[in-house]
Amino acid sequence: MNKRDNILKAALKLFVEQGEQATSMKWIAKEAKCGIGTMYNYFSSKEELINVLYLETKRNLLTSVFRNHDSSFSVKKQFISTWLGFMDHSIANPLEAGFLQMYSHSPKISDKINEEVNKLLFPLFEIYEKGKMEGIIKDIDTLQLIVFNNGAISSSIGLNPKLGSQDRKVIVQLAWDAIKS
Amino acid sequence: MNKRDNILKAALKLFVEQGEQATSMKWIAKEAKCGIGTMYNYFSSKEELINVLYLETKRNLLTSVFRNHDSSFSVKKQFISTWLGFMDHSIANPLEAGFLQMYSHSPKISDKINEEVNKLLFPLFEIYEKGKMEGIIKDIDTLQLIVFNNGAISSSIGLNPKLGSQDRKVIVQLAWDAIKS
Amino acid sequence: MNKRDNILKAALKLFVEQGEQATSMKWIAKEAKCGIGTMYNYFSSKEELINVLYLETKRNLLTSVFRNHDSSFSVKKQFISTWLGFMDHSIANPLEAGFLQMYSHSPKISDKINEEVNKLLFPLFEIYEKGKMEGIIKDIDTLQLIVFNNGAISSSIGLNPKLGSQDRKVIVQLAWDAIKS
Amino acid sequence: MNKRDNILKAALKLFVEQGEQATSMKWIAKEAKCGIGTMYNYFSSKEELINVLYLETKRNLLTSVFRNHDSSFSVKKQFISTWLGFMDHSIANPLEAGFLQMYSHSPKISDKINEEVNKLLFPLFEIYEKGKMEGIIKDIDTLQLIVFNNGAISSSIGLNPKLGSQDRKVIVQLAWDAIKS
DNA sequence: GATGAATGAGTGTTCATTCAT
DNA sequence: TATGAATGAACACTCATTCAT
Repeated sequence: MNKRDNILKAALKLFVEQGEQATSMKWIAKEAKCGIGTMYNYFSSKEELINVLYLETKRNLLTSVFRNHDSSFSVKKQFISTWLGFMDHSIANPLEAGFLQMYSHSPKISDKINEEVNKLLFPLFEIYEKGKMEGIIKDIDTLQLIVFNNGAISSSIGLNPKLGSQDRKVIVQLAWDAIKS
Repeated sequence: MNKRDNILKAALKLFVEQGEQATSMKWIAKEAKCGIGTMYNYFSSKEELINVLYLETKRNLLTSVFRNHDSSFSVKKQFISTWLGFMDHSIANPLEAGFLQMYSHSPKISDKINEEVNKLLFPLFEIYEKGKMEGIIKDIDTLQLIVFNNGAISSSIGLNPKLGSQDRKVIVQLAWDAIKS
Repeated sequence: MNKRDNILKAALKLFVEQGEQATSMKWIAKEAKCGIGTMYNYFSSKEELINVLYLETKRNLLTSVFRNHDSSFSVKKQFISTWLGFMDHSIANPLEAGFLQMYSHSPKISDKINEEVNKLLFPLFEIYEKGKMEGIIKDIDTLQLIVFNNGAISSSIGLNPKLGSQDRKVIVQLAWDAIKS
Repeated sequence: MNKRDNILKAALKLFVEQGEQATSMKWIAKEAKCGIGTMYNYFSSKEELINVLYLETKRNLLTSVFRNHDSSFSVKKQFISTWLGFMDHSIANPLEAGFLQMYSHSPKISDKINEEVNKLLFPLFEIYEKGKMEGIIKDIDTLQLIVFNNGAISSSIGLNPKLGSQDRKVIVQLAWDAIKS
């Protein structure tokens, strides 16, 4: 099995379980069943490991969320489908979701990585913009709306990481009700 | 001025400005203008210092928010007034708000402290419960609604820590629209 | 007993016995009978420890050498007395002498420290300059003469760290014969 | 070109430029354009690499110095010719000279290697011994005289690694004046 | 022979905590 | 009560060496 992936998986698990600060490189190596030095063949520092893990995890999430994205659907349908996909992926991959929440505002994530991540959000912006143009979404700054929805939904998952399918729909409905005109 | 308060104030400032892990006890002592040993007369460890700071900061916030709480007002009025008060206090005290957000899900906050904090939220629960009984708030688990609203509003403040008075009203309105029947 | 001096003494001993590179801070602490952290209360890094040790050792040597310096004596007398004093001190303090030789051209010694050290050599320069003016010392760049003499004498001590009083006089005579007109 | 020589050349260059301890085996391999493992086919450890490099560099120097050695010449002529040759080679090959000076008293050079090196000095001993028998060199232990001269001359080169032809003659003259009867 | 990924002992340094004053 | 020098476990990271290919 791929050593690099082993390391990322081990780091993800330990960071979420105990916090990054409390997780030493030695411990990650042990969990990944490799030597300490091996980790430094793949990541030049702990900080880089965190950044790479963040970028790959986020990319993984968003790729999954937008896999079936079809901009020809109605705005509401796209909204529901996207956020449901977000919840589905987050709940199916609780470690990834927990890690992303922990680091979404961390100073440890470099500007460069944050830029990369923001690019991946483009399809989401399009949905909101289109909805605003059609007059079915409130005319408020798009980034603010997205942050509002994301904060609400992520917190809800954080509260109950095993939300059932019905609960997820209810929460996405709350999110929609908040921003619809 | 009170030495204990000096220490808490110094810790709050430094934790938010540079992160807790980057802030040594030595540095806090210097900022608080006292000896290192003195801090240990008031707090048995760095962890306790963090926990006490968290509890007192949260209590301070909620006391302020519920200062003018009057359960005879209409549910919507109470809702608006409470969350506006929450935003006002958070924006007027950015260090406190930043610290609370940083530690709201931290494994460093003990269960005991988290319980204490939850007790302080009782008046907020009452508002939602009353709203649900009156049929003007969706019939969804109260804690889930609160977490949904809190996540949304806190994220919004995090995005823009200098939201103007008008923006705050808009965001509280979003929150209300999300949960109203 | 003074802790700072203990540390310097321990470092001197171990550096000379095994080389600085092979001497870990842990080992120095053990030899100095203090904790590792204690060393960092007195010296901000291993490099600073080396530099301070170098400066203090060199100052100690030169202070001793020039203790009875009297510029009213004849140039030859001053020359002999100075270099004999140099040999006496070096042989009486072999660790110091060995350390100074090891680090006299090391890149680890900062320019600032080397400047300080050079200032201390002023009386020696004066002797050579006066000799050249009197025509009893060859008219060659003074620094070159000093380096020539110092290299010769230091190497001689290095070869035989227990040179007797008679041998020392012989070697200083060699040094004088080399540079006299 | 010979791989073994490549490695020795790379090591020499890097050791002198940045110090041996700052030069990793990985870096030497890169400079020598070979794999790390390859180096271990030729040298069993870093220490052996250093020792071999020291011996070969010294042998190279002394072979060059004694190339035109002719014991039928007068003692003084031999002395001058030998030490001038020493200076010429050192100045023409500053990396080699720098390396030899760095390691001439290093604990990293094994006794065995030092013995080998000393054997190579035999022709030099002969010159001094002959001079003493002829009464034109002071009657002092030969090794001491050689060490005295070598220390003086090596230090002089260290001070000014680009000494011109005239300066070299002057310095060798100093060396001769020191030891002549 | 040639390679370089893998290894982990060892490094310099930090910092929460203690305790003698 | 107030202090800060002393402590050493723990950290991120390096690098000489090995060995499977």
